Amino acid sequence: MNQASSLIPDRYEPAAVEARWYPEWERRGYFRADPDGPGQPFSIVIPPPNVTGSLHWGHALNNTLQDVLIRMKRMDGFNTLWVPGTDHASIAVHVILERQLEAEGRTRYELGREVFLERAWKWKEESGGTIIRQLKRLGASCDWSRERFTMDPGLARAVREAFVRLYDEGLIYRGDYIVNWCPRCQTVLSDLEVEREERDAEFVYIKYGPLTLGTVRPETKLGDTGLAVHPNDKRYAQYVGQTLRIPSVDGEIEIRVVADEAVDPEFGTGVIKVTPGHDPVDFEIGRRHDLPVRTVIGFDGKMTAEAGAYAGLDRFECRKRIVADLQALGLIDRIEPYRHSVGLCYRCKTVLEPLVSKQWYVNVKPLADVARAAVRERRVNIIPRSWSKTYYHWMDNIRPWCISRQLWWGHRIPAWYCEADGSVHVSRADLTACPTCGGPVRQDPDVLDTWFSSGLWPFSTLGWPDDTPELRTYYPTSVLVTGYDILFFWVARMVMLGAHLMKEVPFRDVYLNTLVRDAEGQKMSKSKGNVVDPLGVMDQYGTDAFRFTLAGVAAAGVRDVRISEERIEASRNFANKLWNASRLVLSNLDGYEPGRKTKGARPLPDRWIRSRLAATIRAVRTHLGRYRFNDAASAVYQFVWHDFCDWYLEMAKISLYRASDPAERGRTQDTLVAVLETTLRLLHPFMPFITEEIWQRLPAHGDSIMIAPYPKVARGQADAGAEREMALIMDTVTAIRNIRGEMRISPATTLGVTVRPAPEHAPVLAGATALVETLARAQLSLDPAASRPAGSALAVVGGSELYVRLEGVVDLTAERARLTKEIARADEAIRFLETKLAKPEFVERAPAEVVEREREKLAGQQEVRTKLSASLAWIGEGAR
RNA sequence: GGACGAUUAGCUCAGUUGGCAGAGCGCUGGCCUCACAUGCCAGAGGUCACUGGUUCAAGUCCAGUAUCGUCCACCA
Repeated sequence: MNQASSLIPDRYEPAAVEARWYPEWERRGYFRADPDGPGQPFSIVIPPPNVTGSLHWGHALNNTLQDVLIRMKRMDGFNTLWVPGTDHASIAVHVILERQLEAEGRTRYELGREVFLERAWKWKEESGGTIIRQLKRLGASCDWSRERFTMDPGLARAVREAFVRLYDEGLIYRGDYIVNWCPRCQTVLSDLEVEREERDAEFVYIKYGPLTLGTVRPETKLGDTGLAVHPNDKRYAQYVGQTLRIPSVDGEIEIRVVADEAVDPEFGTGVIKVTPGHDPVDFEIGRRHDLPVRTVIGFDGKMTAEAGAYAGLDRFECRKRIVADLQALGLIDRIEPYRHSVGLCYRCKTVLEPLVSKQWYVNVKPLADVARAAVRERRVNIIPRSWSKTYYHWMDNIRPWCISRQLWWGHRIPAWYCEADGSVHVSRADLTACPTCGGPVRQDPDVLDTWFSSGLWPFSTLGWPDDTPELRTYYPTSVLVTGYDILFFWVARMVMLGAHLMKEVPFRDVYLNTLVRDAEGQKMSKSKGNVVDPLGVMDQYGTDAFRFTLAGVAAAGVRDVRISEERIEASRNFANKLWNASRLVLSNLDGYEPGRKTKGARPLPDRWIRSRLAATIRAVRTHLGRYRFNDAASAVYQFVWHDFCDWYLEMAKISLYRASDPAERGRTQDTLVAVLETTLRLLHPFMPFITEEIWQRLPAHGDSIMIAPYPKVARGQADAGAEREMALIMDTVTAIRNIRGEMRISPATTLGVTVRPAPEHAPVLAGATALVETLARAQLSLDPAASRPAGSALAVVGGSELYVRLEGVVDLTAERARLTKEIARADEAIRFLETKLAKPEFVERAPAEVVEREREKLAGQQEVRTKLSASLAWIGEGAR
């Protein structure tokens, strides 16, 4: 073995390499953006991970894709910026901290707001730190000098600015409506934060005097302030407008019957009870018919004083009691099993209670119209496009956005209430006294929905509301890469707020990446316990292998992907393959002088591999431009493994080890270095660490591959002639190897092969005898007039025939079997092609080149068939 | 109730404008050939879920069916 290769380990060891390069890149300032720097801007803001622990595979995928794009663009000469940061995740952090407190036997109320917030900040520091470390470990080339957190002072200012502006424009208002209340979290939730789940329930038919109606929530009976039927329902027309006096669990009650379109006469009995205090539909009906709101369930999920004898009971306990009591009073008609969906808190899964309360809202309808148009007019491109329909549907059916939360961790609502005159003041600056009467003021205790601040992220991180160089250079950002699960939560809000407050959309492209599932197709989540720590995977297989795997599964248009360990192993092997190919190159560079002009025409293999490289570069660029990360990754993979390693390196060895002419060796070294160096640059965005490590070991490298140019195809590099000629050589080699394999001939045996070349093949084969001989382990003799020697196997490559001498090597039984199989295969192809070409419509209507191609194929197959069957007959005789 | 997605090799999945069905893993046979056994060479393996339609030509376009999945939705 060569000295150089013995110095480099034969297995790629990622740990040391990764630990060395990341800090070095950071130290040299490669990640840092300069708004005044040269090049077209290309910017990305990170979807800020929640500070709720550590990163999972979805984050790893999402950030790998962003890093691939940003590294590629940086190398390509763009003025790149990737803004990193984290999200305070108001309610999610509450849930975590409250669970911790619960374990200590305490509640947040016992702790008090101030102490709770201290804990929250401490949690944020820990979790945020973990996340940042993980991102760095992943190789993410973010500009850390611009790291942001959604509760940074600057972003807090942006939040206030946005709130005040929207309030002044009348788009933010306060009002009493029915809301989704989580009795555990003790806060309101927006409609989007309600998760639905099918549950089995009882559909209880209760007698209301002369009427009977079904309900799944008998406990809300206590809050009934009306009954409703459909206006066209003749069955009940006589009762509409009447006030009925009917027996109930709390004695005789009076209840008014109204007619409302919301009632479906086909469902149940066609009569519903109206409980405006505890049902969104009933709330609306109540408003239309002026029915009073009676709140019988409180914020704690227990029955209120209004519930009379039932006060203090848990709502579900109350349900059972009411049913029992109705039963006793003979007021239950019947009970049927029923399956329906209930609303759950998206964070803690508690069954929500619809309640009436005073909250802050954004009237998003006007913003939605603008946001809709932005996509419709392609100012924002959603990729894959099919998601735009979902986006439109949501925008079209949008309802007011409830933005207040009865939580402590988050942006406090910038509204102050005067205790003296009751006035409300929304302000950019903190208020200490009432601007109208000078009396004492009290700030609204609530905080904003987390998504309000993340909705401002693309411009708040760039300095808004100030007019900064960053905003001017990098806004709108180039692309947003995120999961489709937060299309409404986040993407839609950013488009609405960006278009409204900045008068310009926040990003040009939205690439919605797939969601990552485990090998069983389960969504990875902590509650399922199937979360595999990405750090462990990176430890085991290396970051580059992990990233390459992630990029490899990111196909456009795919919703979910499963990732298995085998896949990462394959990528690890790929990294190792590249490492060893480089070892081969590096250990054969003695006498090589970088930059020296090589003399003489480039040999075929060199022209071929450069042409293949050109095609690969073109493919990678095209695929990345369309966010087809998997296709880009696979193009490089195929090139490196199969073109470069399997074929080119094997051919290069011939001139490296046995060149008769030193210039020939120099030419090969030149191509080896050039192709490897370019390949490393091409691959760098996917596998940043290993490519840098190898690149640094190559002669005449620059400072860092990170800032080297991204490969472009040189003029004249694509060489169709070389590709065609090499295809012939490769087919010839494969044909001989095929016979060796089928005949079970040892690779150690050199085969004697006589070639009878087709006239057009003759010069190519004559010029590549040494190649074929080495690669196929054969001794070749070319003879245009050759006839089949006795005891030989036949292979047909295009119009050329190969006779492989088997005499004394094996008997011909295997050859007969092989030929029979080949003939059958040819027959099938011939039958298919003949049928096709026999159809006049095909010959007339199909493009000429398609028809011509099929004709040639048929002729070729027929020729092969003739030769094969002649050969079979010949063997039959020979064997006799 | 709507909308969207999936169904292709044993497994996991690509397949762009309709024009020669692919990859990785696994499997079979042979190889420790001086970069790599995390490897090399060769091979087997397909009714592209089903039914119908459009077309010279359909995995690809259209209609429908089945199964699985996701999202949205105020039928209590």
